[in-house]
Amino acid sequence: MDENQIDREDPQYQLHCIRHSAAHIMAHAVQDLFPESQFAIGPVIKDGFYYDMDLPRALTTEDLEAIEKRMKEIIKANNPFMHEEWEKDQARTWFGENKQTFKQEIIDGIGDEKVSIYKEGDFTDLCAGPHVRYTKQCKHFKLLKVSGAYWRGDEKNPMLQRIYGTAWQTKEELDKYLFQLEEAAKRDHRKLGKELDLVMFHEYAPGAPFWLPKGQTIFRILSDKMRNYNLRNGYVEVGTPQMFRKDLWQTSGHWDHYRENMFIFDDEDTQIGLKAMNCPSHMLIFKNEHHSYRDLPMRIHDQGVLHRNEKSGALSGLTRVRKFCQDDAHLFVTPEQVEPELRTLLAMAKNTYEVFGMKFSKVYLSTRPDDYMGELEMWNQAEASLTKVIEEAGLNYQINAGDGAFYGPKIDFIIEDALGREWQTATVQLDFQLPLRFELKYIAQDNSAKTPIVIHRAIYGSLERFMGVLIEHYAGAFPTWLAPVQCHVINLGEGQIDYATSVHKALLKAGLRSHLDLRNESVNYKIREAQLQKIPYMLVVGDREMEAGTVSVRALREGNQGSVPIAEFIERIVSEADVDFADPT
RNA sequence: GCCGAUGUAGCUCAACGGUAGAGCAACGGUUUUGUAAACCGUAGGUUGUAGGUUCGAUUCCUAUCAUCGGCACCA
Repeated sequence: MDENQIDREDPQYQLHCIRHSAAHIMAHAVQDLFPESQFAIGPVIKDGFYYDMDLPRALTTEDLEAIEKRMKEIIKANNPFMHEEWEKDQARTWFGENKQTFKQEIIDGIGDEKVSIYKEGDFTDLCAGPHVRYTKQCKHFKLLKVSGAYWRGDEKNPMLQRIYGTAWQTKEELDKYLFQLEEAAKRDHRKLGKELDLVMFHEYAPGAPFWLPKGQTIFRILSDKMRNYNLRNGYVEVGTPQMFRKDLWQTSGHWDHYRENMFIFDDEDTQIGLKAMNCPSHMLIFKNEHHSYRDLPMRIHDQGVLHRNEKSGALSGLTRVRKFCQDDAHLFVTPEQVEPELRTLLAMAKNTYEVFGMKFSKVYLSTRPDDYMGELEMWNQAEASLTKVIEEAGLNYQINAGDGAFYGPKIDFIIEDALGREWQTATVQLDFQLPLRFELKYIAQDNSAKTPIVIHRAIYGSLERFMGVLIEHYAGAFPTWLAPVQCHVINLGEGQIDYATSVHKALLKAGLRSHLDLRNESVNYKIREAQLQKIPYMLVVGDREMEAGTVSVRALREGNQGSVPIAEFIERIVSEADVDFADPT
């Protein structure tokens, strides 16, 4: 960081210094408690910091407390942070004498003749800075968790222990952050999915959700909405096989590139792979008949079930599963059609997420990797097209240089879960390779056979993952159009059983998702349960309502709304549930 | 897959080297209720699974499965 250009008054800069310094203080405390520790790296991250280190034994929760305690002592001592410049050799020797082999490795990778050193008390670290002036400025911190992390992020390297912490300028900010963590945990889709009877898991099928009636209702609505959205925008829908002989996966390239993540089993004298993606099937469908340029773009939609053999440690609720469906589609296009199709796709994605009130936390444009396949010219043109449409769409994006698939560049849309973890949902990928591998052709205007370009795209992405982020987005309180149960009809007592039943039937007949609660319980009890289940509407019926042909409406958030005629309520809720994605212009 | 933690009734949790306990839910009864929990009672568990140590294991040890927090992976 250029010392002359930074604004030391900038709160972001100060926070950065506090967190970076807190990481040093933590390492200092660990050094005091475990003198034989070796330190690796300790950067600032979102909301805090971590430090990776090699310790004589695994840390426990008690250790974390002891480290925190020692940190407080260091902070109380108010040591200054001293900056020094050392010759590389000098630094190498010093860190060698102190058995800091990771630091030596880092020094070896530094190009300059001198290296930057920060000292705080008797803790000396190789570090570019910047830091606060005194340890007392790092008072408001908390250590959060310990985990394993590979040295230099490579699983071939030894695993170090990583301690995560958070640090803030004031106690209020720290408390607020910790409170937010607790609140976020309440929105966790794994907790809500269970509490609201949406989904269950069983150890007999790790990573494979069981959709319970309520969860399946939401799932079906999402699926239907997207199916209809696609169909009215020029797509066709197909259904494709669940498993294929290995020859198909060899042709598509998955046998070489993705086999590790597929479920494969023997069948007579060959092997069969459960499908992990739909693209190969769609290639076969395209190839099933001859195509003229007049047929293009051909847009094939498929919500088939996919299985991916994710590594055991990767599974996580609904957001990382082994069995899932995508709102998948493959577009077979001519080169001229790439841009307009991309433009339409971005509009469809935008219009879809708008309906849920969801925002992408990041949009990545992933460009040509080193081991790319195909012609450079095609790549350049594809990347230019993606850049053009992404900018036209006004999306705030970041370039992930070299992170594209080997077959083409892509745009990935990222949504954060309640705990701030990022998940890819929508994706748009250009593919020049699969059409070649499957020898796809269409007859161009000049009567020559040309290879189409394929666009892989999904808007929800995995419906399971989308459900997960959606549950957290709404904290389980789904809007009326998505709510698996839209209203509870609640009778006061035995006198209104028939009336309540007739109200419930009228609602069902109007296409609403109503639940009749005739249990011999108090109104308060039934209301409470409906509130906890986050049912949008509670319809209480007593003698007054029965005589007037009305229902007393209570809304989940707004509370008691007074009595309205049944027909009026139905009209209201039907119009409220009339929600759809806007078509691209 | 790697490092670490966790696993007790349907759910949320307690206990602990001496044959497991609560609240809610369930079931039975009383009550017939006006917008977030009526009252009484009953039943419910091979403490994830498999071994081992021990007179005795839910508790200690080992393995294994699942889940959780990270790392790595993520067409």
